[in-house]
Amino acid sequence: MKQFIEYEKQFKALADQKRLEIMYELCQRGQTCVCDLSEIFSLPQSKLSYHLKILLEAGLITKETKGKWNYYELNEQSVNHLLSEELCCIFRKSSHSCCN
Amino acid sequence: MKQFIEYEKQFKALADQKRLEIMYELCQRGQTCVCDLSEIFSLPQSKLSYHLKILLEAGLITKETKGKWNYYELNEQSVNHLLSEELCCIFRKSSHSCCN
DNA sequence: AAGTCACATCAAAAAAATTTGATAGGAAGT
DNA sequence: ACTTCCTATCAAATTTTTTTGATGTGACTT
Repeated sequence: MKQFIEYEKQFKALADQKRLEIMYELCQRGQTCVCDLSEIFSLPQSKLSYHLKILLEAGLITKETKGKWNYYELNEQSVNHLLSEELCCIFRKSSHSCCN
Repeated sequence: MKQFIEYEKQFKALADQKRLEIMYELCQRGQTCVCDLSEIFSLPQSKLSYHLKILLEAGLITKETKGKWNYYELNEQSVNHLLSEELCCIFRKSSHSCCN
């Protein structure tokens, strides 16, 4: 199954506590620049950058450059495609009732 | 976040093509014994056993021993808790409309 | 009770992912 | 043009995961 390769990549990206925490923060804060994430997690910069790249390449987040800053944001569409509504409070931005 | 540790484990279990294929087969066939899976995937026995263990420990499948045989089955509850309805055709057994 | 079958477990080797510290590049300020 | 800031990338070291082949275990058969 070809499609499993893509899912494998996405689940791999989610298969790490730090990256789950990053997803959570991005979900809570919306678009966030690397410098803020760096403060929140007090991770070495290259490490954070590495994890963001994994998430980005899995299509779970998006990146936007504004001047010197890079902003990352959840890719709602792919997250919602992948994860259950029950997880919406955590990684999904949505208006489902389970979030209230 | 403590709960992320559990999610990490589950996503880790899903983060492998072979294991996704196993999940898919279990979803299609319902309760299945290791010997059948072994034929289907033509994997070395110990390798299959290893992957089944990962899925089992993540709570994504369940195991039942009957005489000499071990049968594995999807754990619908945890799969449904984790994954979207859109994935139901693949890994979720459900009656959602998207499955038709 | 000896043999076989179905499967789990183990330890060592191999492969893949992560961490670390250093370097690099592009935008903005001086 | 030079410096600083923000972040990506790189290579080497470390850690984790996976593979492999061998061995162990419990249930059934003879």
